[in-house]
Amino acid sequence: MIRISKLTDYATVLLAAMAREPGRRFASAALAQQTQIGAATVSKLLKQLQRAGFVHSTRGLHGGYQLARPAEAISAASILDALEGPVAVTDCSAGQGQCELEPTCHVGRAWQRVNLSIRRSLYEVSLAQLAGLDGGTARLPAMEREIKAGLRARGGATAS
Amino acid sequence: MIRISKLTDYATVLLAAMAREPGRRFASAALAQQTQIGAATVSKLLKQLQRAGFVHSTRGLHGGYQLARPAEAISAASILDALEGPVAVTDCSAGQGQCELEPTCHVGRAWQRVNLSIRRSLYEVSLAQLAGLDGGTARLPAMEREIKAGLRARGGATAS
DNA sequence: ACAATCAGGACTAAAATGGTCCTCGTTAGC
DNA sequence: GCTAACGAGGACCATTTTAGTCCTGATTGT
Ligand code: FES
Ligand code: FES
Repeated sequence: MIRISKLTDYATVLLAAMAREPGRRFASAALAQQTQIGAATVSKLLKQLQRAGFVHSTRGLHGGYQLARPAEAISAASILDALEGPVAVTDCSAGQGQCELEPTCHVGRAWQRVNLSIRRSLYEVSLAQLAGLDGGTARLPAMEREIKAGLRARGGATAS
Repeated sequence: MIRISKLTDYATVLLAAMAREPGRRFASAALAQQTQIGAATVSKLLKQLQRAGFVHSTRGLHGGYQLARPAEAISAASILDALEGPVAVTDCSAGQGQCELEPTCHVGRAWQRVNLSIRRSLYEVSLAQLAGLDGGTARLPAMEREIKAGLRARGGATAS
């Protein structure tokens, strides 16, 4: 239901933790303890993050990971891309030609629009924001609160 | 990877097909043929859509389904909600209290913002748009083309 | 009566997800 | 040079989700 995987969420938690003390080197185990995520899982994730270029790793004794770039320069979208592949709301919306229903189906275009819109939202969120480092807990703009209200009312599905 | 399920996609295809001839009554099998989706699957989906109140059904001989509301009054978000439950980017973002990492994890808030943003995009797309009924294939605004360019460039993951 | 058509599930196969574990290479300290 | 602390890279498994089929009713026009 339009959600990112738990693993990816964990990855952001890890990155956020590192972002809070930039420059410091974190051992995988230490991060695991700090975040309360399973050690094996943390290790696996950090390895992925290393390959994706988000963190630098140092091997050997006293090794560990540290952020490769400032937290402001890492967008949520890039994390998502690295860990789950490019965002695609529908399998057709990734590129054209995959879906054999294309002639019949006029829906694809619209989904691509939605897709881009989502991507934009994701691009606009930096790791610094995820970590709550810029301006603390930002207030929701009025526009968003409106949507939130609509969410509670739930006009769509419950109307008969 | 941030995607809606294929079933939900099919549901929109079905609804879009019905939206193109409002008032007409469609038999499940007919829609299946028209959309090239498996008949059993179509049937299952239409039943769900009926329960959710998007279509009216008529039983018996010459029965079938028809849109319960004008296509403009059905948002993509409501369809998603009905078929997959409320949109929640992370499992924590649905409501608070689920995640035991909450004290340690400062990421939740930010994801909720993203979540709302995505919801908004979804609310703004009507079934009429999905069906390509209002203004044909809308041109992408400049802003979105920019993002699209960013997508191709892929700064995030590949930077080392 | 009967055929077409929806209603509601049960069921299954396949895939994605979440998570663990093992083996190896690297490096600092002794 | 040995050893212990670390990351690299996978293989592996359990569970859940997803996608799809099928069966058994209940309705209703002809
Ligand atoms: S379902 Fe594939 S293009 Fe619409
Ligand atoms: S992972 Fe659950 S609140 Fe952040």
